[in-house]
Amino acid sequence: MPPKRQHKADAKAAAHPHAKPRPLTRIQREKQDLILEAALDVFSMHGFRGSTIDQIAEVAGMSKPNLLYYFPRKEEIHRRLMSALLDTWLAPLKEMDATGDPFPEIRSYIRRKLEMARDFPRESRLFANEMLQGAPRIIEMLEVDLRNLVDEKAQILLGWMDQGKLAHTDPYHLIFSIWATTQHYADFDVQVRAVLGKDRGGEGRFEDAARYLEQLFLFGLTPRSTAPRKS
Amino acid sequence: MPPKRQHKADAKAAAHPHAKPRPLTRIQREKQDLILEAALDVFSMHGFRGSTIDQIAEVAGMSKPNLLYYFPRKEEIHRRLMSALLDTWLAPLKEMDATGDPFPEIRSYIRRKLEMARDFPRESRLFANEMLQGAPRIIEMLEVDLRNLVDEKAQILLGWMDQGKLAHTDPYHLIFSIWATTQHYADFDVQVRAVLGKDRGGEGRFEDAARYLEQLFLFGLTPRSTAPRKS
DNA sequence: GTCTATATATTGATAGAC
DNA sequence: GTCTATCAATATATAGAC
Repeated sequence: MPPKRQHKADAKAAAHPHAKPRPLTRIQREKQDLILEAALDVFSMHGFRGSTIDQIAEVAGMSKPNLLYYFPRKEEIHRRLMSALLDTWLAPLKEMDATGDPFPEIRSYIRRKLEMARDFPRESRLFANEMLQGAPRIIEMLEVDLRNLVDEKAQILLGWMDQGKLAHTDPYHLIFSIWATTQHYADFDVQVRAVLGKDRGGEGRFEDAARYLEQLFLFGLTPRSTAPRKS
Repeated sequence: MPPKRQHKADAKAAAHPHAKPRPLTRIQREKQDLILEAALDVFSMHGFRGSTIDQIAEVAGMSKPNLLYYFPRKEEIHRRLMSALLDTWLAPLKEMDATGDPFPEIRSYIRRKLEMARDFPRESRLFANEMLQGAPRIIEMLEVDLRNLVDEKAQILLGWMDQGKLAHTDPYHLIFSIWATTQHYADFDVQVRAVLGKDRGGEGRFEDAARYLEQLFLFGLTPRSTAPRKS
């Protein structure tokens, strides 16, 4: 078994483990953003292993060595995208406020998530891709940060249920169902468009989805003493 | 630009475009199944481009040339998996019966989908992977077969709504929300487990999900004359 | 900072011995 | 049918000229 070749960047980091990164110039930041933008395009469609630096460089409109001048390794580009993503991803749920009333809070949470699916579909797909692969690069953040956040919000939901303001149900699966239904419009966009066709599949589909989901969750989660009908 | 090398299989097909494939022996079928099984493992996690023949061969417990003896090309393995998948995928929806009552029908549709997420998570992820990539290999089937099927079932739902048996709402987005919430437990399994933790994330999570979804859709879709509460 | 050229590893696929 | 050896293409990454 031949020894793995050591990368230049690795050697550098090993020599100066605490070297301070000097601040970037405007040009550098712009180029990096250009690359990250292109990488988001490619990674979100093909996943990490399915994407090539060549593709990213082409989308970014530069040569491969030039791209590697700004990001020494493919992994580094992906890492940067992922860490930026997680913050944005948790933000909408963080806003759910215990002092508010459940239906306005849940309603606007759904709206925010649906807007993210509409305005940042690539980010959604990047996240989905990572999930499908078993989340190797973010599993720890899921088990700590995400879990703690969801635990906290589940407590809020339980509180509303105890106050009789919300139907008694499983708060974790409630949150899952909001994630699933909203992200679906980004992750399965091709399928949604194919089913709705050209006429009904335009931008109006997000409005239709918002109306439908609002109704589903409003009626579905309204507290009641007796079941409205036997199945 | 050097000319693309022609594959042996291509040349063979070109020479005998209508050659009948002779029936497979038992051994051949077993080996092929072994390979397809392994390929499902790999493709469902990493997508087509992110998967290698080496990986598949290793999971199948055979050498790469040996694998290529049964499937001359990587693409062929994937194609076989996808065409088998689509039938299985449409089956649960096909069962929804216009002569039944809406809630038993919808309820058992949800159950079937949830069972598929539990029992065939790799198939679900294979499908999700294809969606994320823009469904290049199945887009036509989505636009024809899937669309027609959903149109047909949407008509059934609309019929139930007109009879006052089901809340008036968008039948297409209703179907999307069932797909999304059930497949979520296969496609985002890592996340579900991470959030629920070891104690609540066992096999019981599918039972919990079934209970929650049943309640959500039952209450959410029950017809009513006035909205139960202003948001 | 950007380019051409190139080193090195991996991958899809084939040849040919057994 | 299975294996070792190997080819050709592609991919990550580096060297060095400008």
